[in-house]
Order: sequence, then C-alpha cells, then structure tokens
Amino acid sequence: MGLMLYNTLTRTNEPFEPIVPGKVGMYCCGPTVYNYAHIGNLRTYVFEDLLRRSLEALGYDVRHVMNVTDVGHLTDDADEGEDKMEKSAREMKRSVWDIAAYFTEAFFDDTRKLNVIPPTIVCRATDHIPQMIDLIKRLEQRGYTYVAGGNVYFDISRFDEYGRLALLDRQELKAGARIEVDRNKRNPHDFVLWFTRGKFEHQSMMWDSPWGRGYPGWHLECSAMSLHYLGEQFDIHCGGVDHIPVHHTNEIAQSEAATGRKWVNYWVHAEFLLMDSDKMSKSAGGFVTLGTLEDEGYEPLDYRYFCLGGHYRTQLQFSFESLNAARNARRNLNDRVVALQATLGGQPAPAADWDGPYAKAFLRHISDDLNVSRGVAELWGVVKDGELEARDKLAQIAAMDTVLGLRLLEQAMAAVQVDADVERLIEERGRARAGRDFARADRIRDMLGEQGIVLEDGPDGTKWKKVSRRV
RNA sequence: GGCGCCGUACCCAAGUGGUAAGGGGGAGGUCUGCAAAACCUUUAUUCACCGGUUCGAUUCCGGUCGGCGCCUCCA
Repeated sequence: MGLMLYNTLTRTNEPFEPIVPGKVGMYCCGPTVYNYAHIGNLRTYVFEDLLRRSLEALGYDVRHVMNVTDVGHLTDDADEGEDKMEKSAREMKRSVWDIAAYFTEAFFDDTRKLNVIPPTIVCRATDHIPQMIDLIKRLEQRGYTYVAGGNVYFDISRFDEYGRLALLDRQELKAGARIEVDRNKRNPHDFVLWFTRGKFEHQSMMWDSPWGRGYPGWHLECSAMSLHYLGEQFDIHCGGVDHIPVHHTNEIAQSEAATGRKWVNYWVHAEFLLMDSDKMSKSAGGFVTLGTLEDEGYEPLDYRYFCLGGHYRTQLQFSFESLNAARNARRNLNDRVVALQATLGGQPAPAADWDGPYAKAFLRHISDDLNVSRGVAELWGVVKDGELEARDKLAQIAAMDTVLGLRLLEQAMAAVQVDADVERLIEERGRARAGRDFARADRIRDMLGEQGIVLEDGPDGTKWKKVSRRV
C-alpha cells in the first residue's frame, strides 16, 4: 500500500515516490542549542521520528540527516539582533562552545527518553563551514549575491521561484511589520549568507572566508549540509510550520539557485503545540521542558503518547489535564500488554506480525498521511479483541509499536520477570489469607505495592504484576 | 492590511456526501474479607451559527461569530 504525504509545496496529499526505489533521503531541521528544548519543539521531533519509523515499517531504507545549529543564529534577522549563542553564553558565564555542547547533550537526552531513533547522521553547523563557504561561492559565480555593508546577501530578485513554498507571491507583505528593515538590503526579503566581523562586539565564533573573517547566515547551514549528505536532490525535508515562510523559503532559494535544479520533492511540516491557546515560544521564556514534566511525575513516554493522540498537521492543545489522560491511557495499555505477555509464561515476546487484521489496518491509516491517532485506535482494538489469542495480539502489537515507539513489549517483558522472592511472599500471603490473618496479608500486599507489585485476587487465585509507579 | 488553518460529547481527539474512531473521565453492574484489577453495560439523534447545492451535509459552496498561526527570533 502506498504512502500518501501532505506536501506543503503543493498543499495536497501526494503519493510518496522516492527518487531511488526503496530508499529515502530525509533532512530534518534540528535544534538551535542555546537553551533546552521545550515540549513544543519536542513535538516536532516526535513527529519526525514517527515519519521515519513509518517509512521504515513500509520497507524503506531511510537516511535521516539532522543538523545541530550551534552558531550564527540571531535573535532577529535584521542585522541588528543579538546572537543567541553569545547571549546565552554571557548569561551563563560559559563559552559559546560549552553552551553548544551542553545543550546538544541535553537535547539528545530528551529525544532518547522519548524513544526517538537517532538520525543516521547528526551534523553540526560549525563542522561544515567549508561547505557553506563553497555554497556561497557557487551562488556568487551564478550571480545570486551582492555585498553590502560588509555582508554577503542573497538577491531574491534573481530567483523567480522565490516564495513559492510559502505562497508569498499571493501575499501582500508587510515588510518590517515587526522589525526594522535592513538598509543594506535591496529587497526586504534578501537575506544574509555571510556576516563579517565588526557587526557585533565579542563575537567569538568566526572563520576566515573570501569575504572577510566572520560567520555564516542562519539558513545556509541546512542547504550546505543537506546537499553534502543527501545530494543535490532528495526526498523529504521536515521542520515546524514556522519555517515555511522564511527559513525553508530561503533554503530553497539558495539550494536551487546553486544547483540550477529542483532540490526537495516533499516538504512536510509539523504544526505547533499550543499552551493556553497560545504557541509555546522558546524566546519568550516560561516554557515547559521534558524535565518539567518529569518533575511533575510524568514519564517521557506519557508525553510521546500524548503527541500520538493528534495529527501532526493540526495544532495540539497542551494541558496537564490532557497529559494526565495520556498517562492514564498509557498505563492501562501497558497493564494490558503485561497481562498478555504474562500468559506466555516466560516465553519471549513474539516477533512483529504485520499480516494480522489490526496491524494491516494500522499500516493503512499510517499510510494515509500518518493518521496515527487512528492507528492508536487499532492498537486498542487488538488489545481489547475478545477472540484473538494472546500470542497473535502481541505479535500485532509488536508490529504497531515499531512505529509508535511506546516500548510496549519491552516493558511487558521486564514486568513479567519473575522474582523468586516476590513469588515466595505471594505464597506466604496466600497462607495468611487462608488462615484469615488479613492484617498480615495486607501488610505483605502493601510491602509489595511499594515495589510496584500489584496483587489481584481472583477466582483462580492471586495474580500479580509490575506496574509503572503511580505518583 | 495580506496569507493560511481551525471550531466535533465533561476533556483530548479521529473521520466521512448517506447518517459520528479511539483514549481519558463519569455512571451502573458482576466479582471480592476489604481493596484493586478485570470484565460487561452506559455516556454526541448530533458535529459553532445562518443560508445554499443535493434524494440526502457534520462532510461541498457562501456568509456570520469565535479561536490559532505566519507576514524576517521561533519546532
């Protein structure tokens, strides 16, 4: 069954056809490492992970490239703003390099906790300055640049297709609506490819270039690195919707001007997470991180499950009430999968089976522009099915979870690891109950409860299971 | 001002030109020393509002009201 993907370039759902059969080149805009990622940022990375896992489930060999922006990102783009890295470094009294290393690590800690598969290649902007300089040279040779006030600019008037992705030609742009127009620019939408020294004081990350010592413009790195790692044409480029009008628009201009050909086939954008009917903003401060959630007693995968509840192209309303619902749902799900695994009596979890009816339906929904909430409904369907054998259920669950990434089987296997001491205590409690020594029986149950072992007395005797800690 | 998106039960959230997935929460029941769990049942005659097209619209079109995003920091 073919994958349909919504392509921002055409604003329609299109059948996905890779350039090379069976292989997918995918570039995702990564974090700017001057602060922790907030959960809104993280939603996008969970979405990208979902896309990657879906492609793999459909049999594609995915080359997933993600950048880490560790330089040259201004608080505004008007040649006036402060460099975010420098600002953060000053505030934390550390070097920009330390800041970058620290927050890069923090970012990957978060994504690992969210069970996001690491990209095939992670590339740092500062490791690819030569590629960026080469790209500017190519643009210069083809006549797409001009130098003004010490900076090298991209001249959008030379690129006819400029703004197609964002439908900019259909907009009456209010240039300078929010910031001062850079007087060096011939067109308000021209953007800087290379900044030279002297623009800002105390700029510590600088490199030599044909245009003077300085540093690259923000958009340049994504073009330079994606061209470097994925070639002059590749399949998918992802990012948040906020990147459509400027960042991705400029990336397209740079890349296609340099190569003279179409660059990316499918542009796929994730919508925002909203906080109190407002988008969550990193720069505005007061944002919620994964650490905040953990401090509140949530597990990272609760947040992943929460993200899976909505479609990636619709704004998702965050609230602790909703996150609670997600946590409860995931606990129920985990408990049920543990119960299924327990019936296998210590045998390993069955291998993923995509041929079952639920798994098939799941894949059909996922293929429909990643309709994951519908997919999750199929997961519940198989879990609650009254006819299927536990083994069949688990095999289909295993298949679906390769896409959902909820670690369902791993947790189930861990939970059913029988601890001899626990078994012994249960037997002891059984004897106490038989002797109607309920005080002693309850004491044992409480003790086990503290270890996350829950007992359930039923007609067939006492069952027990390990559950996630109830906070 | 321009461009784009959205408005579904108590909450989150899918979806379709032919009569509303799923989860959470709530309610009732079975079971039980108690509890928990499990299981069963139940929870939108209705999809912001008003018109239009249609045999039929929540789904298409127009308008109104409300919300959100973008228009050079943002995932």
